[in-house]
Amino acid sequence: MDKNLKRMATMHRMQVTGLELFYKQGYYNTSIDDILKELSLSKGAFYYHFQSKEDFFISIVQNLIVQKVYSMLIEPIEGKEDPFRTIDKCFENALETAEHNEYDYGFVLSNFMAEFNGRNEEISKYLRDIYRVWEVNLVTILQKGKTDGFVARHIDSEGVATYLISSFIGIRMLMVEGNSKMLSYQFMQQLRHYLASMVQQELV
Amino acid sequence: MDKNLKRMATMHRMQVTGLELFYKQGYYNTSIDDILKELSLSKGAFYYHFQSKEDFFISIVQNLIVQKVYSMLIEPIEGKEDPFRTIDKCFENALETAEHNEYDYGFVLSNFMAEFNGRNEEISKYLRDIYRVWEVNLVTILQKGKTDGFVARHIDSEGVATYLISSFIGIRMLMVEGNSKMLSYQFMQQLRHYLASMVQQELV
DNA sequence: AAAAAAACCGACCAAGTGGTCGGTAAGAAA
DNA sequence: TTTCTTACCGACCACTTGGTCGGTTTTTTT
Repeated sequence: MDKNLKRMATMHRMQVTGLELFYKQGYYNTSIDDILKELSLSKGAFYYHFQSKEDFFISIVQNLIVQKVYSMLIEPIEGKEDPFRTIDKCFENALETAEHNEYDYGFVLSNFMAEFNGRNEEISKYLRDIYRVWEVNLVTILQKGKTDGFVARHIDSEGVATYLISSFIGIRMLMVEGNSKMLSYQFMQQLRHYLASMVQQELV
Repeated sequence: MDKNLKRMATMHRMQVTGLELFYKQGYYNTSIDDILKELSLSKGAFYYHFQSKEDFFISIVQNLIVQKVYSMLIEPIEGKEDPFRTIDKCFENALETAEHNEYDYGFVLSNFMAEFNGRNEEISKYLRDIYRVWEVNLVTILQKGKTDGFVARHIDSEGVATYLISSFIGIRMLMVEGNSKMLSYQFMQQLRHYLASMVQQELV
């Protein structure tokens, strides 16, 4: 933690409100004034703390978005025993949280990835890094699952991780369109079906 | 086809260029002037043909995007025999096309869904409609596949359709980040694995 | 309490934004 | 050829955008 308390407090408030609005309205569709109005702060305050809108957003990615993804999707999986049970629980929990969020606009990471893909390489890079950590994390637990006898040895951990991430990104996108309860239920059923097809069969 | 040839030609040119830029840069990040500059046309021409930017975009959805999704994802599946083979081929073809597209910015439908979700209900509605047709289409072929003995009877067609769409949306998003060849290969392997687990077993 | 540094204010700027409107080419109808 | 309609032009408008800067308040240091 930095010592500079007031500074950090104001910056943090701006970042929190910034993420809220960027998430809700999109980056390009949200102006700095929108954020400042919400906080009753001035342009001067903003540009005292941040160099530009882009710099501001990157700080949000590194401070808030990273943390969100970690606590929701990465930490719940790290170092656990049974990969499939763990992934099942983690995804279920993530979907349930989204489902009960009245103001759900989708998966933070993929929303911004969609908005910046091919348009802002700098920001894309930071977002991509987060997704990579997630992927590595999944691959790790799957590999460990093989040696621990949970996961069939012939499966391709990287491929499974890719498929899991893909399906998660997609379902979160669909859920925003409404009917999220039904969708997440259907999704979890199929996910279980998919995972079940990869458990290590008992040696007879 | 409308008779008004010149009218239709100009409108069409605007729509094509519009979709190109909206797809590449995003809707909110693309100005009407951007499009007009590309075509050496004036504001007057634009507002002679379209009422507003939103009206313009909706016409693009209804004319171009619908058609793109249909020809790539819906028609190749309609009325075919073996559902899993058909879906496999269709997805593989779609991914391959994307993979070889140097200027790939992701899945048109889901990109715009992400951009407008919760921000423009009008436009979201039209996009949602397309996705619904796709879903119904998948469910239909799966159900037919049951009676034809291709698909295990116990599976939930709606659930499978949702899962397929989710994973497709997700993988297309990931592919933009690069390494698309490897990603689409991994994806297809897992898709096949998933589909294979649902084939109707031979009655002994 | 005085001085210095940190935090914040808000008027201002140039460069856009979506959209309007009176006018003008060009092709079809008379 | 004249008339009329369709298609298009581009200056203009009100408003918003990201960003600057000289100045003021608040906090910390001395």
